[in-house]
Amino acid sequence: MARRLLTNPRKQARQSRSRATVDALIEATARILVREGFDQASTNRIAEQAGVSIGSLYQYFPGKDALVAAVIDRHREQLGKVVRTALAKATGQPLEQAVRTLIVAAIDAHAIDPKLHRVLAEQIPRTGRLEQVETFSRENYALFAAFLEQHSDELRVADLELASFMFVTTVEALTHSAVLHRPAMLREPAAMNRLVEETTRLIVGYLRQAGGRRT
Amino acid sequence: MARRLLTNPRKQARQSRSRATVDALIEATARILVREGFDQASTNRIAEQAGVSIGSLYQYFPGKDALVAAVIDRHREQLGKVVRTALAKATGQPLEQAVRTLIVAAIDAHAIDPKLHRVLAEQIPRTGRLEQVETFSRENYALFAAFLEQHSDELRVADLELASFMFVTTVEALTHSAVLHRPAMLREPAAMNRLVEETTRLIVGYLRQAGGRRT
DNA sequence: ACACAATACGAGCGATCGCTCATATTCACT
DNA sequence: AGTGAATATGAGCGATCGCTCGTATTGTGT
Repeated sequence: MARRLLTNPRKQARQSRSRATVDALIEATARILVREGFDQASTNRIAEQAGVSIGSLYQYFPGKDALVAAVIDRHREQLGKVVRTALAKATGQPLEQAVRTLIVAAIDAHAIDPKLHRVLAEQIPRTGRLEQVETFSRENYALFAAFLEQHSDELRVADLELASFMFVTTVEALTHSAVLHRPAMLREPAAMNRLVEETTRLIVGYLRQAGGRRT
Repeated sequence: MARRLLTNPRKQARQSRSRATVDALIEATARILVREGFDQASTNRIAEQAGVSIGSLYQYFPGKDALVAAVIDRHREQLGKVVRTALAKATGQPLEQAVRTLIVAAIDAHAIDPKLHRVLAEQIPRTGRLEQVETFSRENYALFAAFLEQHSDELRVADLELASFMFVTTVEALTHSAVLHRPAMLREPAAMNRLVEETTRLIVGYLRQAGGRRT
């Protein structure tokens, strides 16, 4: 018996009253995820926390996964905005500065709501929302590949797709890890600056010589 | 009411008969985690899959978390062995070759049981075993810092601890991501080799100029 | 052969889960 | 003011959960 994996809203909220209900449910889900973890987030618990009856919850969401998916979407929209803004800013900047811009943006994005980000990063794979997140990643790769292409004369990169993979994966991991496991690093401006500079050097050094090694 | 988080065995298995029971339970847990995911892994389900009564399960494990923790330990021991072997081999090798050795080892380690690794990577934070995993990481940092120190004359690294963080985090992320999200890449020797070479260049390039930029 | 320890068993408890549905309330529109 | 649609309610169902405990079986030491 396959588990139900519906993540789409059950019906649309038309009146402002019901939109408030939906918002309260999503907000409650996020709060419980952060404060008590995925396991404690039962539908009954979420409804209670939202000050909404369990019946109303099921009017708009087919189940727990849909609630979590909604939280993910909301969070990802914020991340996407930061990334897109940074990419716009980076366009036209010289390579090194552009890379630095993107790295700072990555840190900012992770710092939006670190606790929620952590829980989501851990739980996303279990919500059936995984494919969409990977789609999100693919889009990121495409965007970054386009960005790299602007500087292709400086790079002469052999495999642009691979370079994008290296770029995105590395920056994501470093910022993610720093934000989640080294919070002290980001509170101290000097340490944070060192992280940014080291990461920039790592990436720029790689990009500058990438593909340029033909015996 | 705080959730129980005991992860230590309840009592020691003394006879070979009971050791077999314990092994069967751990093995069954791993299998269910891989095949059906964390949620489906109830204690009843695990006991059934192991061909052991639920009562026996609770003779040796205080709960589901302890089973998962045991699986984690077993898996981590295998990873640790690969890493230590690689570090021994890398010691004495010239820098670039040593880095390559470590990167290949990282890929090998992730390839031991990718599906299990994936599930564990997703579920570890929720078992109360998190601290131990982070301890494991710290140990890794220390080992790699020691490794880097051997080549310190080549690197003149300013902050060895930071360099280790960059090293470990980057290599882990790239190999992890490649194994889990780009399995095709590793099945084709040419693509895999390119990944290894690119990553090696990324790291060596970073290390060689690390800290060497004093205006 | 006997006794006791170690191990294995599984019915079934109380709690909680996801979720439904019959009913009550509020809103939009005339 | 009246009416139908939209929204909100929560008791409670069947299923499953983690887990206990009284009992049966097997192993060890003498």
